[in-house]
Amino acid sequence: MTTTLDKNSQRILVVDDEASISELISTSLRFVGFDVRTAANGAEALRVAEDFKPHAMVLDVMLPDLDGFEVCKKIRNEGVDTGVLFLTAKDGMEDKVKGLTLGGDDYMTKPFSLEELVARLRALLRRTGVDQIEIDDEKMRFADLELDEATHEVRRAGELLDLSPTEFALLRYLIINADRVVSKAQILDHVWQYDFRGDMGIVETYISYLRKKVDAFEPPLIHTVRGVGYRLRMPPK
Amino acid sequence: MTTTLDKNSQRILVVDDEASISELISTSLRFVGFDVRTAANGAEALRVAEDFKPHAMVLDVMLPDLDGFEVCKKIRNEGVDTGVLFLTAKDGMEDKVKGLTLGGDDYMTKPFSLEELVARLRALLRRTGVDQIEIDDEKMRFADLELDEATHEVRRAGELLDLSPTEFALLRYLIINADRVVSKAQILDHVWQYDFRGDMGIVETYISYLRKKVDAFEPPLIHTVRGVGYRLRMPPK
DNA sequence: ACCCATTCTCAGGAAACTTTCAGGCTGTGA
DNA sequence: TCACAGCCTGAAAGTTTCCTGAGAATGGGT
Repeated sequence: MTTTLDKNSQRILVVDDEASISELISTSLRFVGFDVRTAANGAEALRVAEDFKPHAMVLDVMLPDLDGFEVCKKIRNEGVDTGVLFLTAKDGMEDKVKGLTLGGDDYMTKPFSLEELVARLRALLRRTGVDQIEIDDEKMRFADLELDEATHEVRRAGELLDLSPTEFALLRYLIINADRVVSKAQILDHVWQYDFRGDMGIVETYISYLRKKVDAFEPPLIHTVRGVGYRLRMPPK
Repeated sequence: MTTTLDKNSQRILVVDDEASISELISTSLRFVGFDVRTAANGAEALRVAEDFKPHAMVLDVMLPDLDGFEVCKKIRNEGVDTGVLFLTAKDGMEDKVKGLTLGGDDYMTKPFSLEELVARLRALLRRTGVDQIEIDDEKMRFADLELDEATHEVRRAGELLDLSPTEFALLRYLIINADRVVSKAQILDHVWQYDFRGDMGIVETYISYLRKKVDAFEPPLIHTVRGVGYRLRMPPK
């Protein structure tokens, strides 16, 4: 495999032994513009990291050979300066992950939502400051909407909105895809945890919740595209 | 690994033979903006100090070759003017350390919390006044809250609050991160001793304690962001 | 040795949030 | 205009997260 380094996008190494998870993550990260490589175990991760020199890694702590911490340590000892987002099952392991919010690293418990993963990864890259030129602006905007990752505040026309975690994630997804139509299936895949087994009715419910808060103002920004999905946009005229 | 001297940040030499501790400390110090080198024993420390010329050192008193005091003495004899923060296990050694810690030096017993380490180190640098340009009064403020690092006094609206050490450290961490959401995991990593093995329930308990004291006044400043963490802020409106 | 402040665990209950569901509404195509 | 699929929304049930009081354990100070 030739290793062309994409100069324009950040390089992410995804390490997980479950192929389905690994694929889910890498597809998603590629889609949002990252340059992704994968590895299925610690040894492979070390090999790949050596010439891929990732800006960050998504690293399962439970690997068949080494554990995630070992991998992380070894890679850093090789001089690869990379932030790490650890993935951990939601059992007792959580405490083993301690000390990770120190250096800018972070962790998430499985199952997670892809939006959350991307948001955390971006925050991590911002913190570890790899190749960062832009002034870190943790705010997203659309029209008179403002969503702040750092404070978890959302405002419309300056007014503070009180959103639940899911509402927050959904709105973030809509803003990221502003002006584009996103299907309910897409929303479900990105905003909800990947093991969610319910139906898409719940998206409708949350769109409804969000409208009550976000579109309590004029003009309405959340629009239904019948038979297709939803779209965040400024209404014409 | 960078070999360039960062002209803008203070240089800290960390000397400890336990790799995990050394790593924990240096990660943490780098993250808050120090330029850090490490050494695993006395001889190495002397070598590194010679051309690194640290503004301060974090020095384990128990080293495989020389003890910390020897190292300290020799380095100063070489003409490197550096403050020292000694680390010591919690045995009987404490008094010995106390005696030997003259001038602006300081010491802490292991295990410690990383917030505490950073706070002590900053105070030390301030006292030994190396390259200090900024006039640092040792007070932090947020709204009508005032936290004095030097006297360990906390006031709200001028009233003196009586806080336990942990409450103090927690409040300091919240003030440092004023307005940003900090997760319970972050709090645990920064405020509690690095060997704490309990769960995050204790953070809830201490938030509760702190509220009883700090938020006995109006308006409340400590806010819960459900599913995310806590945030110190002035309530809107 | 005793007292007191402090730290930590635990569990019940309250509150917030998520999810399901069903009835009503709306736009579209026949 | 009707019928129907698609969508909206209120309500209720289910789940999670958080708060707080009580008590055990620890340790310093007198």
